Amino acid sequence: MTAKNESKNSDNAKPTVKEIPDKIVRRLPHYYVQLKNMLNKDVEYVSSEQLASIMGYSSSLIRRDLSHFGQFGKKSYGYDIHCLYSNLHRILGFNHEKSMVIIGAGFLGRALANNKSYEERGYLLRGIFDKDPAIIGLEFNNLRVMDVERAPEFIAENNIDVAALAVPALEAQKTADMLVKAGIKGIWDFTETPVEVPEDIILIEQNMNDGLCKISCKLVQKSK
Amino acid sequence: MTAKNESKNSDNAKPTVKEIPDKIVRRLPHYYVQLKNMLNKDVEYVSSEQLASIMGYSSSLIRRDLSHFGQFGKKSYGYDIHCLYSNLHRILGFNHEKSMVIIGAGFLGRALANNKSYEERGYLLRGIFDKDPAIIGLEFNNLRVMDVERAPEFIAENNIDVAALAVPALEAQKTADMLVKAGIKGIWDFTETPVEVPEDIILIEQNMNDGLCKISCKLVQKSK
DNA sequence: TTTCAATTGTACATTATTTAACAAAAATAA
DNA sequence: TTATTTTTGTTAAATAATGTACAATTGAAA
Repeated sequence: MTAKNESKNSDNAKPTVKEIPDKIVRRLPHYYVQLKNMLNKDVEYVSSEQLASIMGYSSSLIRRDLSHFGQFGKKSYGYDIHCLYSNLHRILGFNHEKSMVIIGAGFLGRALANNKSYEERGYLLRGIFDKDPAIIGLEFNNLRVMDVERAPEFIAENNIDVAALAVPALEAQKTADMLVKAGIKGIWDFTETPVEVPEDIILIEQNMNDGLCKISCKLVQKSK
Repeated sequence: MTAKNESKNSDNAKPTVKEIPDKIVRRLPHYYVQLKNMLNKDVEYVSSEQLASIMGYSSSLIRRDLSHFGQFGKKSYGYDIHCLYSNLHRILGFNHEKSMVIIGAGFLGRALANNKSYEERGYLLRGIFDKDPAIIGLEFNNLRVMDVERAPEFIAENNIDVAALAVPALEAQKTADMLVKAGIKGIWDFTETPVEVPEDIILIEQNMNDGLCKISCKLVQKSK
């Protein structure tokens, strides 16, 4: 019953703004990282063919992906690395400031708190919460862990955009409900259980066990 | 240059064993978890329609996915929950014992060490490694952190199947090379940088920043 | 200036994935 | 027993994603 990536777009006044296909969205960060690595090199342009050989996508897929957002390329030269990079920055929304909290300050929550990539991507880590009195008050990345009881108020008052959900599976749905009620816009879900949210909430499932399953499944296939 | 999911299968002597499409592999763990939740309830059968309404996939997709592996269903009843569950268990390879090590005992590595799902999925956590003398010797989940220098020997001698890679980005490629050389079969990669491995090595990218990017991108799209 | 080479952006073809539709089987009700 | 209902497994249709091919454009070389 979960809403898939529809939006019909017909009741939307704005003329274009065609929704970006999920498949493309998933590749954009890869282009972004690759371009970023190239920024420091002393080349100015890169062709789709060069990107292809580095990244393992076909050159035409790359051209097509990029053409989705306009015409960035320069014929017979390729793409201006700086230009493409900053466009991806914009398309990915990194120029918009977004606020985030982490719910659950176990090892995973702490690992998230130490993530160095937030700033570059426009995220501002505003708070960390836990329910365990032994953890509340500890400090990670200069943020003192707060009682999760205070989270709803904090989220609402500070207009927090995104919550990283790093609580035990049993708390997952309850906590997600709390977040939604508090007005969160997106949930970055690390729990290992399916979570339901209203369809206007952005839910990114970061379930790690899926990866574990995939490896297992592929190992078996290879051993056959 | 990375190998995508090809295998041609033509030079493979074995007759059938058609490779499972990636799209299906990704859904299998979801079926598995859902079925597992149903095991304890007092119903014996579940129809594709019921699964569909719970899981958000269409019923025909579910039937088709499952039919890929044979005919599990019972007409006019649906699927025997126990039977389907244990078949998924087998298809996902959970009945094969797999050994694993964790490379990097920062917060993320420690979170992985505490993962409770390994056993159920047939993984046996055999070792944790780090390069930091201040961390070597600490104990997580009853395993003492070893010096990463000892990893190659340990992996080769114990015939380790899978390594969870939880080291800083700068160490990623070097560590992956070491793992491959030591004879690892699969890498569960949590680093935030692209890693290259020979195409016969199973590489599962668990890059978390991709999720962060996706949320950002979708937030922007919605705000338009 | 003209030709040649490089490389984009896009139309068309192909392949992959999903949905829709339904015949066949099995249970239940009449 | 016969009709009705349910629900699978599968075929065909629809949709989506990717690859191929190439005209158009631009820069560089002749």
